[in-house]
Amino acid sequence: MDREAYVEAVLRIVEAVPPGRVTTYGVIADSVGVGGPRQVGQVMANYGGPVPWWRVVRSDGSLPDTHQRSARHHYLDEGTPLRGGVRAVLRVDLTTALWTPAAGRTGDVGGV
DNA sequence: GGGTTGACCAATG
DNA sequence: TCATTGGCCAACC
Repeated sequence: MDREAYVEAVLRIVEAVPPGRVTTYGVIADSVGVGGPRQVGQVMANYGGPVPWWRVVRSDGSLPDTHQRSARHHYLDEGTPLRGGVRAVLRVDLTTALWTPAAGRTGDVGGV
């Protein structure tokens, strides 16, 4: 798979994440079926501009140290269930907010 | 061909 | 709950 094709596959999943929900790099990597979580991260770093990157979090619900503050505004705006609070690093309640590509396409196969 | 880097993950103390 | 360690995959120099 070309790099661009991989990028498109990743971005398509990120754009498919509904507001108020989040998904993880691992889930995306697993859904794409190619490469690993780190490749997803690199794609986001280079091409994640035009997509809701704040809906993509790490496996523990935290965000990249570089964008946590920016993402907080989006979470408050979308009503994403947060956890912890001002206590520590901004974190998302994955127990409630976790979304997976498979759960999103209910009956909509989309195709490839 | 080899070493370094990165928006990572899971296990352990 | 937080910090550390090892493993992971691909791109870049």
